[in-house]
Amino acid sequence: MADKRIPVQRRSIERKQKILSSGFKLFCEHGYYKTNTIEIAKHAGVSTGAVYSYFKDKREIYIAAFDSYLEEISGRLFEELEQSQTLPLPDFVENWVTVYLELYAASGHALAQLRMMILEDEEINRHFSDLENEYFMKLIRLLNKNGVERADLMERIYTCCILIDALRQEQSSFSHIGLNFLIFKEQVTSTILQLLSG
Amino acid sequence: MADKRIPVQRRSIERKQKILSSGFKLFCEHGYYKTNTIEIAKHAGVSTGAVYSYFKDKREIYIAAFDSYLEEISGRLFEELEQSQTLPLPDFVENWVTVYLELYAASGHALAQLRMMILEDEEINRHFSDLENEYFMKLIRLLNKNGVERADLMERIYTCCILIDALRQEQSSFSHIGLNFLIFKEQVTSTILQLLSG
Amino acid sequence: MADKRIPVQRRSIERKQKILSSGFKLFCEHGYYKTNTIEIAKHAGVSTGAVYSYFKDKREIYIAAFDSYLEEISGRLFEELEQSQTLPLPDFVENWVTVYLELYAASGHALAQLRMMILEDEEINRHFSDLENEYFMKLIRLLNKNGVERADLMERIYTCCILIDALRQEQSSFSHIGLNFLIFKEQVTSTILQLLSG
Amino acid sequence: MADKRIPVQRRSIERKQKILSSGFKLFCEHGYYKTNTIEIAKHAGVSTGAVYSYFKDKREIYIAAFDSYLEEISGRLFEELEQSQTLPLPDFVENWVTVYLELYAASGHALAQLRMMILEDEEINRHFSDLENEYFMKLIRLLNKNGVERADLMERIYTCCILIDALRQEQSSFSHIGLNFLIFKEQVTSTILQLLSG
DNA sequence: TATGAATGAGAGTTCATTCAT
DNA sequence: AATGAATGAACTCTCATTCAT
Repeated sequence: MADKRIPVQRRSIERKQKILSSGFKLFCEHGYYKTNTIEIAKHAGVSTGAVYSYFKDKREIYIAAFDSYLEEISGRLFEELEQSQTLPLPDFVENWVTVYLELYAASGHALAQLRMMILEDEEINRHFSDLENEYFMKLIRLLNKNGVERADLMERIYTCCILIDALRQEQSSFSHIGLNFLIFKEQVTSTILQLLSG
Repeated sequence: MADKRIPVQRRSIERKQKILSSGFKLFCEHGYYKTNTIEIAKHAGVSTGAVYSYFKDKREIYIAAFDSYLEEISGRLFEELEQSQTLPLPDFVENWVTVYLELYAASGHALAQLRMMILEDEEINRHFSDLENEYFMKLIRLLNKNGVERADLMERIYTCCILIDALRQEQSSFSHIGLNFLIFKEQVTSTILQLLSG
Repeated sequence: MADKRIPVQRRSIERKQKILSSGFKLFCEHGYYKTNTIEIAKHAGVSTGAVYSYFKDKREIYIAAFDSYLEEISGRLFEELEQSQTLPLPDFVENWVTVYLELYAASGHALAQLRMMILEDEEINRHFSDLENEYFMKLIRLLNKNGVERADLMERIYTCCILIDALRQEQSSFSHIGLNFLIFKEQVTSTILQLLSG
Repeated sequence: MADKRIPVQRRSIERKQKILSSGFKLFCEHGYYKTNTIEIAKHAGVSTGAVYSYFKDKREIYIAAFDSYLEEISGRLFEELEQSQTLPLPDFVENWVTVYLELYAASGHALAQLRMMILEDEEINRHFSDLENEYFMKLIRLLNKNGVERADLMERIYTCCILIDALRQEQSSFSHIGLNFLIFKEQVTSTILQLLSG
């Protein structure tokens, strides 16, 4: 019914940001279902009512929080990648892996959480599928400029992304016993290089 | 008297199995939080009380359901793999990918769900981390027998598993627009082959 | 999703009845919006959960409570009226008014509440409009048997019902200063008689 | 300074009026409980704070809105009736019914809502009972001047009012299936005539 | 031993009212 | 004086778990 307030004042914007970051933090730590709106409000230092004046419902907080986070991080990633797009491919890949690991290090459980929510919730699925597609497209354009052009590039890039994120998970949260991170990283890097140049 | 005990026990085991399979099915379809115990009981054709006489709580149903499922499927996987352990590596890998895709096809969202639950719940984490480790160890032993022996085998196998499961997800639930499954499969297979033989 | 439990045991039926009568009482006393489900549960001596195992939502309690009340009362009214359907019209009318006043005396605010809810809620409207129509039809059939047959009988009966219910309101809840009930009753009775025989 | 106060006051009066008319409109359309103060403020083009500087609480808006509406409408009704007070009774009654229907047509659910609120809220009850009494008294005085004088006039007038309002409800919101409005109107008019002259 | 009705804490959400700006 | 963002109690409804039968 009522259109949600568009924050025009600084305080408002800050509060909305605080709700988003609190939501993001708690969703990552405890998951969507174990985080309740009162907690989010408390953590953001606002009332429950305030939360609902900025967001339609809990799901909207979730979407906005992850959207904003991914926007931010992938924005920074592409900034870096664009600067190194003319490097020789091995250096470009090295850089890609390194920057990705740095930037997404803080994601913690965020991406795994998101993957799960995408499976459970149609609306969230639609929203983030589009976002992911954009992400792939940008990567393709970037690699094209670097001289990498193949019919099956989409599939190759997808494989690369899977591997890089496996690396990130290993680094941050999900470390497997008996798995040496540096060796793993070395393997991932060289596999990516082969995929893109082989 | 004594001869009646066995049928009762058998019935009991069957019921427990039915609860597990019902739970697994519903958890996969709707996720842990959107599946309630009454539904599980109804689907299994038992009373809610019965469910709680076999399992301490909902989480225990979840753990046991996934445990039993993974046990079953990975058992079958290794049966197949052991039969093809003497094949030339390219055929072995081909077989591995094919059988994995077949067996885990029915998992649907199950494994993604599980990954999420592992992040949210300490107890679930402990349980399935051990299971996964066992799984890797068996694969190592198998590949050793096939003649693949390297210092960094653990990491290589891990990468292979990541890629195969990405393939499975692509096949069952998570298809990305513009991604050709057959090309992707081809790439995964040859990447694995390179990782193991290169 | 889940179909609501159909009470098969006596205790269940009694509880459902208790919830209905508690709901009816509280809805009449304080109105729909000032009555909350916790109050209804408490008054019925059950938990909030129990209320929702018998009824889908608060509105369903409201509909069922009023439905059951009107069923009961109008059932009794028509029993009486059928017994006096062969009396001379003046006696029949006299009887109608008297019995109606007796039976609906306890309605208190019930009917006024209902009228309001009908205006606010589409579903409640549909439900009770049908019920009211049946009521009119029964009255028409009854008067037909008594020899009252006219083209505009529907309208006349409607007018009669309005007047009788005004009388009931005056008697029970809504007494106006300076209005003599007996005189008012006398007038209503003779007006009805004229409408039906004039 | 002093000459500015009057425009300010005028603006203030206009705003209060706007709040009242907005409140009335929304209360009629959605009912008291489904209308919120923010909506009223928005519709009136003022801030929520402003609403609370003119009225103590939501209930007071309700009372004032209906008070003002009824004042206005009944004022107009009596103006018309006074002009026709010397007509022969049949014409006077005809006029009464016609004018009432015209004037109160816009009430929609308003009066039914009000009746409900009177039952639920002691303060609203007190306020409008007095108003209604005044209304009856005026009608009595008017009919006295027309030559209608009887001991039981109060009761007769009350009956007339009930019938006329039933007619209005039928016309505006509450139409019953199978009920012909023109026939119903004819009956009401002639019944009123009989009540007042018979 | 098995049942499933019952529990009640806790979830998401709304909105009359206030008060810092 | 005027604003409208903020409050937080209160609402409806759910569901993991228990326990009388």
